[in-house]
Amino acid sequence: MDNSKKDSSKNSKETIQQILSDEIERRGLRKTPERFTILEEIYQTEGHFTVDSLYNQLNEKNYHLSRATIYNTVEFLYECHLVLKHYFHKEAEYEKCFNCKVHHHLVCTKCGMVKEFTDSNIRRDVQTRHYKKFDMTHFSLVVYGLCEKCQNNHQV
Amino acid sequence: MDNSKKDSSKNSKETIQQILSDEIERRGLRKTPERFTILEEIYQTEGHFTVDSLYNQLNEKNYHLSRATIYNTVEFLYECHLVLKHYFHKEAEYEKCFNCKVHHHLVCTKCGMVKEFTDSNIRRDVQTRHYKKFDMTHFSLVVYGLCEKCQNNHQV
DNA sequence: TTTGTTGCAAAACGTTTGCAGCCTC
DNA sequence: GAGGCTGCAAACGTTTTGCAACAAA
Repeated sequence: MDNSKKDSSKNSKETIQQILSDEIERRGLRKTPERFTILEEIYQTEGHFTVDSLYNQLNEKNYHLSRATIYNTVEFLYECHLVLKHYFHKEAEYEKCFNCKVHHHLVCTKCGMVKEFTDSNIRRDVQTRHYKKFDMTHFSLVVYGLCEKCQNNHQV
Repeated sequence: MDNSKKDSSKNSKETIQQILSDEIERRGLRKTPERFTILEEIYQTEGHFTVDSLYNQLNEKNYHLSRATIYNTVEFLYECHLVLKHYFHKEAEYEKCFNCKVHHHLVCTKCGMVKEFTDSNIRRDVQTRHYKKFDMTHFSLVVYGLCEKCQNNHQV
């Protein structure tokens, strides 16, 4: 969580591929090129993405994968804890999470803007707390309110 | 938040009706019986509900309102901060929130179980924090992991 | 009387599923 | 060769929309 030497971009890429590879083996599944393509694309993407945006991104790069495969793979990566899943709006949003800083989200209830912030007190409180008979893997904190712009547009 | 004398059930009912009434007036909208019926039904409901469960509940009591009206009204009550909205799963879940204790949620990523917990340190950290150029109205903390039951069923 | 609201049905939307063919192991 | 995986299209369930009739102000 607080590695003193960070993986270089190259090593990090190999690392996440290794994690995926191991997890596929552990479950007796198959190492398809689609799974590694999707993983790589996700780790080249900054910020949030949706199944649809990922589908379009891959299409533009001439990787023509079906939506069904992207749904399956993203869900699988979520189970492997290689991506996080959020429901800020109706559509599920994801982001890479291996070797990334734990952060929280501000969501404007008027315009839908999403912004990240960090708070070490909150993180510590949530992560070091004892959850009775519950084995925490991760958490999601979303703070709702009005962004600066919407505070100044005073129509209902 | 920690009133020494709590509203009686009667007063609380009048209070929330008043809040809704005021908010409707403030926006120049109309005080329809449907809106007050839905509000009352929600405040008689403990725990989470969905548009569908609310629709069925009202139907059983012979209030035949359309789903569209329930969607509209519940969203309106959310804007008035009379209900909270969650996306634990695919479908939106709601709960009453006026005069209710702030709490957080545990969600089991295997079976979908949702359980509430409270933590005054977390609540304080989130509520007293300064959000730069952001006007917080409420927040949602969801802790994911495995519930007791799913920890003991060790198949993938 | 004006115009917001309701109920209904259809449409839209994100997501899941069934299945034939393909490819990993 | 067996069986998991993919792509396609159809199905699904939730939510939104369009519109005519209704009712609050």
